[in-house]
Amino acid sequence: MKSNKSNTKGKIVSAAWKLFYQYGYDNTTIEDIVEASETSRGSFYHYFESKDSLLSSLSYLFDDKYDELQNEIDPNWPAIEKLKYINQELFLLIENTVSIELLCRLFAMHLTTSGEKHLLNPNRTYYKLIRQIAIEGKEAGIFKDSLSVNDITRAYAIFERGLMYDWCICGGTYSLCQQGQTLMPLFLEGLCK
Amino acid sequence: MKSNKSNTKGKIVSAAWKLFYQYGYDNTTIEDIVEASETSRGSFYHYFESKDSLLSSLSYLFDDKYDELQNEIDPNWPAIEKLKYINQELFLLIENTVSIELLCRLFAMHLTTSGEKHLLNPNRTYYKLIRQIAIEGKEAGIFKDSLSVNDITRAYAIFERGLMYDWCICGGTYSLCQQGQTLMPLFLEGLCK
DNA sequence: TTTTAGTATAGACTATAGTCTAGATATAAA
DNA sequence: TTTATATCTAGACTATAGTCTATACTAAAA
Repeated sequence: MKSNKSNTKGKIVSAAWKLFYQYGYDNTTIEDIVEASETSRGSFYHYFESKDSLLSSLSYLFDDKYDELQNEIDPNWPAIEKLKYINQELFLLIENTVSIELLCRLFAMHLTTSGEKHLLNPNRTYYKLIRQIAIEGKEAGIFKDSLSVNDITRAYAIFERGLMYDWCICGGTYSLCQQGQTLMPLFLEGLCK
Repeated sequence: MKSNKSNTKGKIVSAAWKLFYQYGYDNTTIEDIVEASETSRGSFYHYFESKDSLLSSLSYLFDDKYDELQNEIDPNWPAIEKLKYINQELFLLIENTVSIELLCRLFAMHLTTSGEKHLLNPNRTYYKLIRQIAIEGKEAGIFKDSLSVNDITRAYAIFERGLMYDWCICGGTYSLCQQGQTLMPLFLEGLCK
């Protein structure tokens, strides 16, 4: 996560994430963040709308992953395989490197805030990547004719988010990867002819 | 929603919901609720863990609906038709009678609270009903053999919640019913042989 | 230079969710 | 009936997210 030690915003972000991972989100106050980053409340609220908005960087982390995947992925694979692969990679990333508490918070923020919702931004690398694959699949004629590229992209995103959401509210008591491996293929099958 | 005007808990609940619908969740303080219900902060926190926990009654409302559906539904319908019907009825209820702000709050609460999560309770009428239908379908041999009754129940619940979650974060900018009508059949198809 | 406008920093202040403790009221045991 | 216990009510108190206003810095225009 961004950590320009020189500029105030960077200092705040890195102090915040350090504290979040060390003490948890709830047990970290703005006061703590401001103190640890040697800045001030005024600076904090100059750069961030709220405590929650610090979490946005989490969704940027996801997009970094998608940038990586976009290059890495074999263009010759069939669309369905690509989608399964992308799903697995996301879930691996989440299960291995993201604090579930913070993911819960990110999702909760999207429900309660009226502010920026980066996860939904159609210009995210995520949507570009999924849409691109939807187009390929559509051209290859594998998807139901009644479904537009948009339908497919949205449906995939909804289902993937649904899986993550469920994993979160269950407190990560099962393997997200395994769940994805089981259910995603079934879902995709439903989209196909 | 419960409204025993005589007992303190009931007075609090009905005052709270009245205020939530009138002014919104955020614009209603505990102070307001306590004042309107002619009780006290102490009583409030005696009966409720937090402001959020007032929202639980919303998930009980859903179960009232399922109690109703359980009787109403034609036992001769095929399992898939039953699931589609139940889904439509839920989404109709939500779209017509539930404040989206409060639904968002309910879902957010499930993500952030460590307390009671009634939505997930396997003894909910909801799960009993879905499970019953999954059993029927399983016996009729319509579902993939690899899927257990539990798999089917869980998968259905995850997808349905995913649809609601998406509708919430999109701020209800499209018709939940229509979305369900389009996507639920595709999803169910994936579960079938 | 000096002025000015925009941006950044500081910390006191406000609003409100949630805690704490003392006392009231009901219920059961003696 | 008295005593003891558990439950309920009350409101003062605490902690903290977010606001507000004053000052300091920066960089471009005069």
